[in-house]
Amino acid sequence: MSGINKVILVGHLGKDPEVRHLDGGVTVASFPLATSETYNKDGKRVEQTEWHNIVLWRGLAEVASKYLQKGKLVYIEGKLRTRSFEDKEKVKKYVTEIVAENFTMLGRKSDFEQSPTTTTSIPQNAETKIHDEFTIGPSDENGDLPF
Amino acid sequence: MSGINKVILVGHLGKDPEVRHLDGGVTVASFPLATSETYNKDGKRVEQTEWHNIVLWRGLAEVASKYLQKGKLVYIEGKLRTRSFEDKEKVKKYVTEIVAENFTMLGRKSDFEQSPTTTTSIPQNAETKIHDEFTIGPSDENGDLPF
Amino acid sequence: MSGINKVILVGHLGKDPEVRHLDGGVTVASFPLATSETYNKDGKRVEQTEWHNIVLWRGLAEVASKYLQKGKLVYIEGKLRTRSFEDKEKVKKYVTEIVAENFTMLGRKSDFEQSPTTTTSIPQNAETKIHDEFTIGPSDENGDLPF
Amino acid sequence: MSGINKVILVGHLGKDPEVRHLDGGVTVASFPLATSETYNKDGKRVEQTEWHNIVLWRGLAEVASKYLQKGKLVYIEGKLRTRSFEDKEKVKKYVTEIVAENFTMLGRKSDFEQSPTTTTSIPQNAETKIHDEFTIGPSDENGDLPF
DNA sequence: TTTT
DNA sequence: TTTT
Repeated sequence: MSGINKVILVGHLGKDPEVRHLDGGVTVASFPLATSETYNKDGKRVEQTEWHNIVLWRGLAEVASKYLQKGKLVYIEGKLRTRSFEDKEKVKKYVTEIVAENFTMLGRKSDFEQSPTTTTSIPQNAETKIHDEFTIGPSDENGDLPF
Repeated sequence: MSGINKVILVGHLGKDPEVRHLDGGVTVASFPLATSETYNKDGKRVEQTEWHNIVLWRGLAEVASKYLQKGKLVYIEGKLRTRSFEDKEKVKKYVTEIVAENFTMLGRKSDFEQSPTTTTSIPQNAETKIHDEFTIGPSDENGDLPF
Repeated sequence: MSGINKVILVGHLGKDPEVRHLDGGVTVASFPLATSETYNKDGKRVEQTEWHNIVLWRGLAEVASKYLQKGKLVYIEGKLRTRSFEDKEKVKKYVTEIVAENFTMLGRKSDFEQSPTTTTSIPQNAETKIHDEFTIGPSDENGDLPF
Repeated sequence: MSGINKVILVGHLGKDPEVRHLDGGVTVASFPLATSETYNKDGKRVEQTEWHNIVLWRGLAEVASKYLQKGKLVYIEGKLRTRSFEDKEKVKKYVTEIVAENFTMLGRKSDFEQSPTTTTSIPQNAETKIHDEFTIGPSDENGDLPF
């Protein structure tokens, strides 16, 4: 029957979100997210960082592009999706991405406030939990995103 | 600082677990897991299946190899890990796997009972939730926490 | 700033969902859900069952009342909410409930099929993952539900 | 058969952890945790806070008492447990608690550093993810904790 | 009050 | 390559 495919991440953005507008007018945003874990190896502190490819669609992509920047701490909930694509040498490759279903900004409020010189309007109390209210279907997710 | 990297899956095994014993005596098991989602596309029922590479270490690998078989429904909790390897043509490739941290068998009890002709001893009331009680990691997390 | 409040359960319904229609026409359903855990105590198998109060609103309540029955295995995702109410003796009491945000039916398909004698129409391929598409606000959740 | 009972929270401590040492030498810590959600109601920003009773056992309790303080932002993973107790008037009451299974400190590193006047030694790079490595059995959880 |  |  059916199943569950859920990912929960808390980490920092490695870059600003990259936004693309597909032909049908659909917005897609993506960015790398780092989750770090520290452990002891032979008495020394070692940090291991895992990088995740985050993809957001439509409204979620738009909010992300407005509020998330490189370095910010964010909680992301989504699902795993592995897709194939061809690289420049026409070699078939696979990427596993996390398709975000909602996210919440963590950390200091000041981390999400605009700098005083910016002109884009950001509400004082920005909505920090955003749900993707659109049904994500495969026609939108066919994902020939050259990530 | 730190982060969260958590995956929650409920799905069916695509194959029996494949077990390997590494040089140091460490056991590793792996299997593909399918999570399916159904949705409506133009009034038709469409099923989309996502395949996940599950990896289990040590005690968890041993329990998995005993109790899990192709077709079984299982709840798996773990973390994402992307690693690189070289294929036969020495081309560098990447795979994203789910390193299991615990699992619980779901479905009918009969689904997990041994066939009457099998001789391997399986306790009548097999523990169905298994935690990896062994420190996972290459002697890394051995946890002499000088916290 | 903001936070995360998430509950993930897989368990069996202890009773059929109880459905109520509030004054504004809003539908609410609720049922108890059991999650069991088995462990060894002094060499004996012990089962410990935890009971959860599940509450569903609007569309989610309606779907639940159609497809879920006592004994069924279900995956539920939601959030914790503790609310106070007065019992018959006017004593203030507290209950903690799980407000469902989506659910997925698990187990055999036959477990969710209608009996042949029933006349209520249930689509052959019922959608098994349902998202609550309505924004749940406090005006609807003020919860004077005498649970 | 078995089930899943999992809670994931990100929130701020409402008080410093309260630590108790039970007769058998077992350590228990507890504290309230707030998770806030903001939403729009009639065009106004409304914040709704939910309070959770967090309980930690043994090693996890000890680490929590060392590193967590009122106001800190923390990720907590655990399970729900409802237990009954008698209040001073001998009235039977119920509380639902989250029994933590591991936690991770979030927020700025400086938030977890000791104040310069404190003498307790805390390593610069404190382990932030702690697993409860002890098997939690009911004899230890019988929970006559007058929370 | 569920399930195995 | 699973399941319904």
